[in-house]
Amino acid sequence: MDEMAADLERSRDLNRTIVHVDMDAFFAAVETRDRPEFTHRPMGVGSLSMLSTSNYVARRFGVRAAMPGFIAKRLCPELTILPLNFKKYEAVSKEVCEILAEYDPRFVRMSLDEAYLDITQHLKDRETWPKDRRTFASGSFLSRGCEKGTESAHLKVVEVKLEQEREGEMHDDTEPVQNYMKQPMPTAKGNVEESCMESNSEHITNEHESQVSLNCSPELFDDLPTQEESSCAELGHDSPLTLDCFSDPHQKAATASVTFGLSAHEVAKEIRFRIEQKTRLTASAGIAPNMLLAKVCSDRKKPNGQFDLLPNKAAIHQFMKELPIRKVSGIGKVTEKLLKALGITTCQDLFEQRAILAMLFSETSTRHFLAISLGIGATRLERNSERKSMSTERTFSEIRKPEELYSLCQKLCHDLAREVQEESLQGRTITLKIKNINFEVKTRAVSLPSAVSSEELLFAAARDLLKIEIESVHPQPLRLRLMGVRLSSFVDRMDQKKQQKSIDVFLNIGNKEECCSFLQQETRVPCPQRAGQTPLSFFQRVEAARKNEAAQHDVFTSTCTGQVPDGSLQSSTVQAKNNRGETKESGLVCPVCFQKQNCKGLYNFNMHIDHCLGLIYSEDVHSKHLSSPACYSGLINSVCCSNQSGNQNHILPSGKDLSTLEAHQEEGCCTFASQGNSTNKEVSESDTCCHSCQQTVSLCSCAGDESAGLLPDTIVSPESLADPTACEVPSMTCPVCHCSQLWVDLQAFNTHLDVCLNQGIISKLTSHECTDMCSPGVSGTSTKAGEKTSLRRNKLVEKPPMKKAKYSPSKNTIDKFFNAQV
DNA sequence: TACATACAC
DNA sequence: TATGGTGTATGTA
Repeated sequence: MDEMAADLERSRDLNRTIVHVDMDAFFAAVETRDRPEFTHRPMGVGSLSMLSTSNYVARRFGVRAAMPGFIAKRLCPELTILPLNFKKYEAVSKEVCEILAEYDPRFVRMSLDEAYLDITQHLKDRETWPKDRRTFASGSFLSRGCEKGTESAHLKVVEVKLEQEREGEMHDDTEPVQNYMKQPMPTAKGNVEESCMESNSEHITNEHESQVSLNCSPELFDDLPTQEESSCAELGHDSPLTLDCFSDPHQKAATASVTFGLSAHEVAKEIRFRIEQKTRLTASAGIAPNMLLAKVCSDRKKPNGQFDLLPNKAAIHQFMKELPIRKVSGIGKVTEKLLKALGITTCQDLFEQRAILAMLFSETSTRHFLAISLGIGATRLERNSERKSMSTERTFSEIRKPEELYSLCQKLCHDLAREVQEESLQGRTITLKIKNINFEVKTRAVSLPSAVSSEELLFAAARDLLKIEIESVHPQPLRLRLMGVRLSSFVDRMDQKKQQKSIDVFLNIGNKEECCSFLQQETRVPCPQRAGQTPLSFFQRVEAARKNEAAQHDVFTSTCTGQVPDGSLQSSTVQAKNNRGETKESGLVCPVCFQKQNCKGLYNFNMHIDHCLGLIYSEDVHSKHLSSPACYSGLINSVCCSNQSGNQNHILPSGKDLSTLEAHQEEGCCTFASQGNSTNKEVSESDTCCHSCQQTVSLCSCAGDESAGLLPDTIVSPESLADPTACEVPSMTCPVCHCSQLWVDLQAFNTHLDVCLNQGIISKLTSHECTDMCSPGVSGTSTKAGEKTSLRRNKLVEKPPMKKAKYSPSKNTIDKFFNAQV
């Protein structure tokens, strides 16, 4: 760890000056600006379901961002909740960005209300600037004058009233009163100048506050004002207003202007001043040699303040010494709690406990923690890299009817497809996210052989994933309160070009083929119904056709469970065929040439497809795109992607395998597809076991994909497999306390485990119990509101599955830890 | 690659 | 009555 620390130290760069600008209570401030009646009244922005933010009055009642509005109302019955108006916030944000760009054209906007700037170059340039270039008219709005000056008797009355109302009701750990007073208070222009004049004493207060901060960390401030800046300093470090109106009260503010100095501190003040002049909103700023520190600093004097940290090691170490780890961006409540259990609450603790960190966390996390403890962060502002995923999700009141769930899923795919296509994106991985009525969140994903963007193909994949989930709880309904669809694994533009090129090659090679003429025709003349949409790629067409066939023959999916509604995917394929004047009333249609085939059996049909592909496709492309196990494993529950002997890359599963399955199912087994794959690993890779009859049925390897099938909520023990009606586990041993009980169902077992584990993750680490907890081979968890964990249900194991704690280290790590202790 | 978790805003 | 939506990073198997 010391070597790592030394390594980090060597990488420390103190030569950059980073500013983090953060608008104060942004949404609420914008609303207050436009509706001054909320200046002194508790107000939140959002809905009864969720608040995005609240003003500082409401915060004194404990009303916070990310709090359900109805709970906020209980805390503060007088709270007014205003709806979000993103257009307005965007517009204001744009105004702010225009200012920021003048100081760093490559500034990074992190969200609507915060941004990082690297002003290193600006500071150099600024040295040669004439004074007038650093001088700005104050206009008619002077926030500091305003905000302090409008601290009227009325406001004080309101505040006292609020204070009295809250007294004794709750612990108020929010900003002190004077901070509440510092909230932006834009008001009508009429009283501005007057307020300004009245605000002199407040500036003295500001000066005092500023001096206090200097006294707190004197070594952190070496950019004390130059002689030129001294007039400004007289009014305090937090106040940039060297206004004529102060030197000559009779002039008032109409002609006021302010000149800023050369230092980073002055630049930040200037930025904040200009933001305020332009938007009538206040911002806070942090100045430091890296992004991590700048972010922490901007929070230190919030609202409407700034804090700068000297770019030297001693100052940074001093600064980090008392800094609570929770203040660092990236350390959330979970990490805070976990580290607290190790006795780590400050960044200094983090450094002192570095040896333990190395044992308990991955190298990535350890290095991250160590860097934090040293105050080392990124110094190069990277522009937002390319988007990696796009998603849409909705929360709703409970939905349990499958048809409604599918309908919603399609709607989400529709919305997502539209957004994806607007950005000309195509992705290969589709993730379904669901949250049940108990707030348990699950994600289920599948990667396709080629990138997609159409609603039809998104839905085809998402629908299959949803179907698995619905079937996993059957006959109980799947009761959801949230559903989302995400597309990721985007192919980059170069790859898209390559893909397009390969299709061109394909079209050229296949000109003589009827199928290719169709594809060409489709490429040149888009279907009117899809005008404006991205035409289907070749792979999309193949996929669409395959799905069509799958739906038609129903050999891939369950033969005994609920029906999957027809997707529009199918209709699009039909549409394509209709363009050719064909119908799909009978027979199998080749997904490559789209000709109806009268092959006997799937094997022969596959042979045709191989032949078709061989004609038009080079070996490497064929292999690359069609042999991936992911081709079908996730898309269709327990479906083969290639036979085990495996050299052929059939579009459809091996005829032999399917024949076996079909024959098996026709013989009376109806449960294969819905349940069989959950135990596939217990037979051979290429076989599966029918739950109903216990016969072994030959399958290909990916039938054993554990992600493909799920168990119902009730645990099914291996012993009970012989009796498909048996759904209870006779006895299981808790991996934590080793007690053995009759568990009624998985939920009861999980509840026990949670209780066991909640006695303290860390305490477990001091016991050899931990090695039991964390034994290898245990898989992930589901979540309940980010806290509770439960056993994974998608894998049947012979022994009771063992619970793994969040962040629990591997067995090797634990062994290392204990060895070190010894 | 699949999935869960943590985190930010 | 009622507890969001979007995106990224990371750990684990």
